[in-house]
Amino acid sequence: MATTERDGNKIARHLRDAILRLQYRPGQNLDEAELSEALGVSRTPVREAIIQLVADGLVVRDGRKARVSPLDLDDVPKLYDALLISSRMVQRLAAKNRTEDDLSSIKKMLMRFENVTEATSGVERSEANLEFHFAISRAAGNKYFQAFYDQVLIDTIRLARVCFSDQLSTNADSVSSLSAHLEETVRQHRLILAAIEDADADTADELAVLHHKLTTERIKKVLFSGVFDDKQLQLGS
Amino acid sequence: MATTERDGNKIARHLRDAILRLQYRPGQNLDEAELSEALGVSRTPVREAIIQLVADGLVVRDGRKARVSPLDLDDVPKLYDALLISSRMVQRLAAKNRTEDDLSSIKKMLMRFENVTEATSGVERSEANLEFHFAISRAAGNKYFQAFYDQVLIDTIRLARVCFSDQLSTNADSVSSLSAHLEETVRQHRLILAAIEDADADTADELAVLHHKLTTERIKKVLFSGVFDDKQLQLGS
DNA sequence: AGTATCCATATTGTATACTATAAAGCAAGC
DNA sequence: GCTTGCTTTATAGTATACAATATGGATACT
Repeated sequence: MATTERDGNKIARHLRDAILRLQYRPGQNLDEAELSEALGVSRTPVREAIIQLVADGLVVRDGRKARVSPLDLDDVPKLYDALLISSRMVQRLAAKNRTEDDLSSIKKMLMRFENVTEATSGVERSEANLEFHFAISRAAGNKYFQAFYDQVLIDTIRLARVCFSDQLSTNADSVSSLSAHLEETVRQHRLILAAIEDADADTADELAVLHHKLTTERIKKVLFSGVFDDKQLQLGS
Repeated sequence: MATTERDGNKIARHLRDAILRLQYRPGQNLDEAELSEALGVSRTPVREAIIQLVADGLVVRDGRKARVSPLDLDDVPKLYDALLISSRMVQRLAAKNRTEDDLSSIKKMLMRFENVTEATSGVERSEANLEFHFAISRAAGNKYFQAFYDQVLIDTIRLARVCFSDQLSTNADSVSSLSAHLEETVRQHRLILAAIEDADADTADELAVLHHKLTTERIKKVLFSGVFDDKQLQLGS
């Protein structure tokens, strides 16, 4: 898969980032002429970038038109099935196959995430988080599992960003729960690194399950306990 | 991933088929001008097709040049690790999620493979085999696992074709062992279909393990017991 | 004679002009 | 008044011309 190679050309990277940051919304039409003007290049490189993104699954063809892949809510359980399996496999492999270079790369990303945790915005945080898991993915040393996991990670991040974007994330409750969530995330990241460093595949596997649970629980809160509280809303009153 | 959508444009499909059929050899340079002349189109669609194939993993960038992905022998064990896991997962999911349409599709491909088994060439046979497993992949109903499995299947087929191409496959021994191999393959395919039809995930899983074993054993014979027999070859004589 | 630099050439990357096609709107007939 | 078919228009697909860059060879200098 294409996500494996970091990355392709400049314009594809820009579009990818913009899509992941929701600057282009899921479902939005991508007009070649419009984009080429906005980016100050001709249509040709824009077209080529779009083709790459289609292959990456970030853009989808709708007839001859191209649109940002919509996040189908029916696919959410499937995504988390895939996340559970792929993360377990990758962390297991990473514990077995990691080189010293892999370890230092993972450590670097871990630190970057921790540094970015307190201060900065959600987008930067999730980007650092993504890079941490990408580093583990590379450490697995198997391009098939890596491509599988990377694709799942990307969609996980996209979904998370949609769920926690602007409106939803600014209420007091979610802000207070956020710091607890981040603290636990950091704690688990450290344990994962330690397990991989110790070449302890079983522990790395178990930690993947826990990390998966942490992720899904947090999403569940947003997706299934919406704006209204059960007790406050009396239908028909 | 792109292998999911059957398929893209005509020229990309042609190149993909040509690569899978080893008409373009692994490692071979892909000259845009040359290809565009050969296919009777301009460079633009050729370039776009190449970009797709890079994303599919069939073509690799080497600087600015494009070449058919070489099959790295170091990756073979990794490929079979991935094959074991992905086929188990997919067949398990297929048993759980298959629709009636999926079943009839799988049946169709099963029959096509059996019809093609006796008469025709190795290429047609492995193509029919591939389509059978693709049909199961679709039946799993999870695009992440599907993309994972499809990618693995494609590389498995490529490797098999390189191993069993021309020179190697024409000696008497491999021809006689071939029919036994095909018989067993057909038998397993039928069992897999039955398990999926019965929604028996555990059996489908176990059958994936057996099918994996069948595949790897056959490859092993070619890769590790080459042209020479241990006893026949006396070094230094 | 070997190496390094520079120029020539081949090949990829980009822009633009042109073509084909699909969608939208308008008109005419039912 | 709604539907259907034609025309128009917008947009994707393709070809070609042009620009940038990498590569190989030749020549000159050490």
